[in-house]
Amino acid sequence: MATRYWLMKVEPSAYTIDDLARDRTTGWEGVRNYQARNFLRDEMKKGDGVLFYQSNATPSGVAGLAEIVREGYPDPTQFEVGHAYFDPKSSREDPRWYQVDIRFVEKFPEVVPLADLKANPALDGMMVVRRGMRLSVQPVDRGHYEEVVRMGRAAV
DNA sequence: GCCAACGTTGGC
DNA sequence: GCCAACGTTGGC
Repeated sequence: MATRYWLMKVEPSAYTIDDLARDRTTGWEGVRNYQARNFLRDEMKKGDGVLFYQSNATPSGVAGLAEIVREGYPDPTQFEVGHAYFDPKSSREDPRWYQVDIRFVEKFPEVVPLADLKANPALDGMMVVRRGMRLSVQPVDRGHYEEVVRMGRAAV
């Protein structure tokens, strides 16, 4: 199957591209939205490309690139009583929430701000530029992915 | 910190 | 199954 592309959001207070550069790989735990869960569980494949997006940041935007290294598996935090991500309605027999593992690929010299994404006509239709778009895991068209990579690598 | 947009919950 | 209330997200 052809490589696909994704955008994954995180708040820098929780995790940053620098954390990923240090850790090399990390488990993308804590997603508690069904639409995002379906992407994590069913659609994301090893080798897929990821735009690493930092939200609630200054500025918010794409900080770098990552890659899927492990496909969907049950998020263990849903079973941990007392954990912030614990879900009493989930069970090991029928897990509700899934995660993938990602690997650090590249940090951009500067974050590509959301405002720049919105201002670029080549990115018309990209999910993240849509108003009110809260989904934390989003599919990205190949052309949009390549354009964001180009912007991220461009000399400032 | 504000608040609009959105997803989820729960009463009926 | 509807939908109001509530909680969360996330840009600004």
